Amino acid sequence: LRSTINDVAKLAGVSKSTVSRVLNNSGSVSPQAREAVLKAQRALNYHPNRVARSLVSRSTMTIGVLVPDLRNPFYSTACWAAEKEMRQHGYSALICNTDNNPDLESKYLQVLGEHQVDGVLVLGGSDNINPLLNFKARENMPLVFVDRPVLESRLPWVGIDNVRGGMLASEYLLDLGHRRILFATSDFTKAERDRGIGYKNALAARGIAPNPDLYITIEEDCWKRQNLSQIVKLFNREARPTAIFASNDLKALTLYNVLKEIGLGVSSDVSIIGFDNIDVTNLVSPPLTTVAQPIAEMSKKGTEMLLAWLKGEEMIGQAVEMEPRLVVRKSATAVA
Amino acid sequence: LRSTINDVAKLAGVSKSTVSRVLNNSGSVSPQAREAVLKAQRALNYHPNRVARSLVSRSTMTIGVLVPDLRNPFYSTACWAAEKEMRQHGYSALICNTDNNPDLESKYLQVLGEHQVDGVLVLGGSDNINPLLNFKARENMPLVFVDRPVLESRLPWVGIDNVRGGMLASEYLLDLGHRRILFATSDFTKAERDRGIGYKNALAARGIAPNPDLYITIEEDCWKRQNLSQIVKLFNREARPTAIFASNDLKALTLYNVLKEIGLGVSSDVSIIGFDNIDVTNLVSPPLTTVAQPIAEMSKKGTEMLLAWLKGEEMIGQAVEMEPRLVVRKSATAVA
DNA sequence: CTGAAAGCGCTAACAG
DNA sequence: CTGTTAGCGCTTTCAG
Repeated sequence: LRSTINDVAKLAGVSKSTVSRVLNNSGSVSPQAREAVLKAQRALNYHPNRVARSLVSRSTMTIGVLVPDLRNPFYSTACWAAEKEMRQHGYSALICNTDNNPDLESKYLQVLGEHQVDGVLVLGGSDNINPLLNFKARENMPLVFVDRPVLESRLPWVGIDNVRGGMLASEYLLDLGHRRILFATSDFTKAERDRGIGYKNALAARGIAPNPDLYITIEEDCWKRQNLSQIVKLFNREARPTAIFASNDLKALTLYNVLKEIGLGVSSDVSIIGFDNIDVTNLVSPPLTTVAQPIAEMSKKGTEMLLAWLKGEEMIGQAVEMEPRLVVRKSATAVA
Repeated sequence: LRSTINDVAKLAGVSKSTVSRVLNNSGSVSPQAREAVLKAQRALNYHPNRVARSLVSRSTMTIGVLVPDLRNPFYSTACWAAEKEMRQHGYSALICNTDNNPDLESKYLQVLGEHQVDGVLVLGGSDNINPLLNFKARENMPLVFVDRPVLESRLPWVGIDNVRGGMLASEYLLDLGHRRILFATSDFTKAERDRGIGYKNALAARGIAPNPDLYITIEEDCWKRQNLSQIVKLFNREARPTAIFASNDLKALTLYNVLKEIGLGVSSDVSIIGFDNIDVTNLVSPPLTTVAQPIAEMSKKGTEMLLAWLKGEEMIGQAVEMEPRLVVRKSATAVA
């Protein structure tokens, strides 16, 4: 049904090599032959079969994208930026949602290998990169990481200094006079734990002793199934926290609701600061003060690095660190 | 570098046909041969090359997903559900973000064709499906639509009755005593226009004459670049609207901000109802009352239909209509 | 039960 | 400038 290069060759009265040459602008072809081929192509509405082409060229023009959760605006934005950059360079994105599940991650890696993707962009995920390292070694596969630690692997990486970001957030609250600051995290990723370190550092720098009760872990998916009784308890105590630093915006917004349920107002009663600066932070009330992570640029940069690698540039050891940036909105105010 | 079926065959001391047979569980193979092959496979860490396999089997186990904007939570949820369903059936998702751009859509279609995807799932988009129809005819490509009109094409479709959804929203506001109800839409898609029809129908049923001033169009991407002066003007008038029906949640949340800027409280001063029921509607304050569209199920169902088609089932003419459902939260209250 | 052979649609030397 | 030849890695008749 679909026409092949042979059909075009036949109709144009040339050999398929010639057809291939004009379609790929390789070698040189006489004007007449070129014209005939182009005409035949149009007549047959011929488009080359990339599968066949890939088999010989050993490049599928396809890149795998590993992402923890597409429903999370942070990651959907990352995918959006990555896909856009890939497309602009002729690559297609094979998107794989790992559900934060390491087993699935490994399975996907295998599938991506079988599909002969030209490389893999890894967005976020746990710190266990061993399966990825094995994969890279086994398949000799270019791998670039965004927002996920690469340890000693020297694999290309783009991210931010999360310790610094954590300090930025905490210092802002401290400057507003807050002293009992709750840090709410899932501690699922190194990024989050680093933010926690920044939090502790900031407090320590002001001579505030760490209080384990104020470093609490809630599940990563809390925004889907909310049962945050531990937090509620904390705010029913005598000396309740006056501010919250949430390890990401989704958690911060979830806490908006928790506070509301127990009759506490964000900003008026409790200041909140988030992390990431996802789009919706502007749409909530009060608008969320947060530490911005330029995820779209990070993802774009990561893709650029992967593309450079595919073009043959040496990328091992490359690391790009972007700047976290405090975005002041209305959710954090001076302590009463 | 990567081992091939020949390497396995050699190591196992059999022909590559036999290797192929055990790997695909086709034909019959002696237990010894099977064992030898499996052992060799493990030893070489062999994984079949799907590109080569696809070339002969004429199936890439790959499905294209056309989506208008991954950053929109409505669509990222749709992609999430689609990808999940595909993966569970061994298919991979080639995700294509069209940026609501018809030209890009056509380009993507061509790329997907060249990649020999087994089918395409179309999520949302404009009503102009001609390029898709041509593509389907040309490439004989299975195509399923989610949340996008298919006109007379009889292509498989899953969606909701948007007129009905629009009435649901409008009637709820009417029941709360509202009479000056603003409908804010981009009217970019038929879905939105249908909601507008539902709005008009509902008003008409109560004998309320349509007021063109209260049917206003704002850009689809208003949540990114907000300049909603027309809305502001409307609310500075004497008899301002007491309620807003926004054609989707993102617009509703944007209007939260607009109202706030001009000192009007959502629910207290102006009731708002949205459409879609995206995840964040729960996280804003007040939580958004909206008409839920079961996008995850819709997307899953659409994928199931596409998969059924790929298995050879007759799908032309199939249409699945799901139910829009009013989700009452706090953003709409009785008129003062 | 198994191997040899042909071929999927395309690219890439290699002669001419 | 162009056609012929030989595969890319795999599946699939078809004999045996």
